[in-house]
Amino acid sequence: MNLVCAQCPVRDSAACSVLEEKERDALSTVGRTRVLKRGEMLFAAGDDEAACATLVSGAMKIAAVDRDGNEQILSLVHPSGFIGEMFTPFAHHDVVALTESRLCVFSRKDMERAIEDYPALARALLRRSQEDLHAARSMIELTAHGSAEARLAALLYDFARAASDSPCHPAGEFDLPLSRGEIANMLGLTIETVSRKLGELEDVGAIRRKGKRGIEIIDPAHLLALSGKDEN
Amino acid sequence: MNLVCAQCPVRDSAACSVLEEKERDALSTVGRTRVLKRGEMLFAAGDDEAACATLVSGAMKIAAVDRDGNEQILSLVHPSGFIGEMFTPFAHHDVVALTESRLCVFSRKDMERAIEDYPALARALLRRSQEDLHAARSMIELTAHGSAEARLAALLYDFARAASDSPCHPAGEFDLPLSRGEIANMLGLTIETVSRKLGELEDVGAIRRKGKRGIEIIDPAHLLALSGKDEN
DNA sequence: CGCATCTTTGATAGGAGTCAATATTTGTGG
DNA sequence: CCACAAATATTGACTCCTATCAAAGATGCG
Repeated sequence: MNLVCAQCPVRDSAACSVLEEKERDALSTVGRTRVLKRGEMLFAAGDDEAACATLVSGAMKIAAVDRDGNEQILSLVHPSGFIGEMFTPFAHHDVVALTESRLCVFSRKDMERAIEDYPALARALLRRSQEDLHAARSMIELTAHGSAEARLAALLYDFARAASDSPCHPAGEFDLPLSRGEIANMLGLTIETVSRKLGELEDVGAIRRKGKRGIEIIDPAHLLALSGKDEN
Repeated sequence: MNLVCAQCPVRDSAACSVLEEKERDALSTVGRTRVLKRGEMLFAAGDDEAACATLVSGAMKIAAVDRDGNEQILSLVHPSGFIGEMFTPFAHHDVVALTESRLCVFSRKDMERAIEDYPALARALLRRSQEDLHAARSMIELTAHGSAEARLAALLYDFARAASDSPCHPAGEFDLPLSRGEIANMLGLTIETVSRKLGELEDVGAIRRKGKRGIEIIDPAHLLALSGKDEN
């Protein structure tokens, strides 16, 4: 087996995990790994040579840039996530590393060929795309109705789950992958409101702040209740 | 060729348009057409026998229901749009007809088989899914930052374009497919705010209201400017 | 150690929500 | 075809949440 793939941490969870070993080797020869430092851009809105990629480790954000130059975070990408618009002539969004990130990058052309050669890959990407769609709609649901407190509680709960090993139970403690400004941006709030509401969540005993980025979940049920969500 | 398909208005634009004639005929034998009246539900959140469908004519809404029973419209579906979560055990959202709608419905099992048998279909659905994802993210961008006025202007502009024959120019006049309550719900506003802002858009000379549902676009550029968007 | 960046905290104001009343449209049955 | 009831939409007064403006504390990096 290809060396890179052999020790890939997402080899069993990424889209390419549905391929036969031979197929994956073939695909890996046209892909290349790339490492981005925090803040570095994989590609920008408007790029016409934007590629596709699977995130191997780290975290990325997908953000739109409006005509005033303000960015709006649309989605976070976690390891094994797939990035890339395969059917548009150019990228609509910026894709930026939140932490040092390792990616497996493919040109759009190679990716197009791959999904024709390997139908299972197309189906895997379809599944992933529908999951992303569901996540985006959950975000809509959250931001449409929902106070600042509810949005923040939901985001914290999501992060806690993402940080946990067990799939459904939230981690007891984790580091925020985003700055206050990024959190505010993602939730459609201001930095000040995020800061205040974090303080209130701490006062109420739902969380405890550990330094600037550290969060300890004291009362997950309370957090979930505040978020206004049932489960997912 | 199959009779139903032969006179299908979306036969050249729906996902199944990528199939060979023979393949499409085969698929059409396992699908069935269904007609829903305004307000009727295709399936509901939680249904485990939820199916997949292509919208042939009419308009549908996809809506989440929170634990208080309030609905949140997440997306509208227009003719040739595809509906259905193929990889989840049960439906997450309600799917309801906004106007009398005709659909081509497939059981999930048949659909799963179809995307295995016809790789081109899987690719077509992938493309559609990515388009839906992009639409959902545009919605996020709109609702996150953006005043009530901007959201409403953007929605009206979108509707005007959807109502137009030519792909890019907005229609000069059209009927709103949604009630005030549905518009409010979709934009994360209240009925009263929608009503007021519609009045202001009229005062400003951007639109003219014709009865409850009719809208005439007086000044498309102004509307676009208020929406805070560049183009799409 | 000092500067730059990020975060917290405070005071104020504005936009949208809420509550309430009125007007309009729609649909149904007489 | 009209009349009445129910649903939908508009308008007004008031309140509350969050944005904005401003300043002071942390935190981190060179």
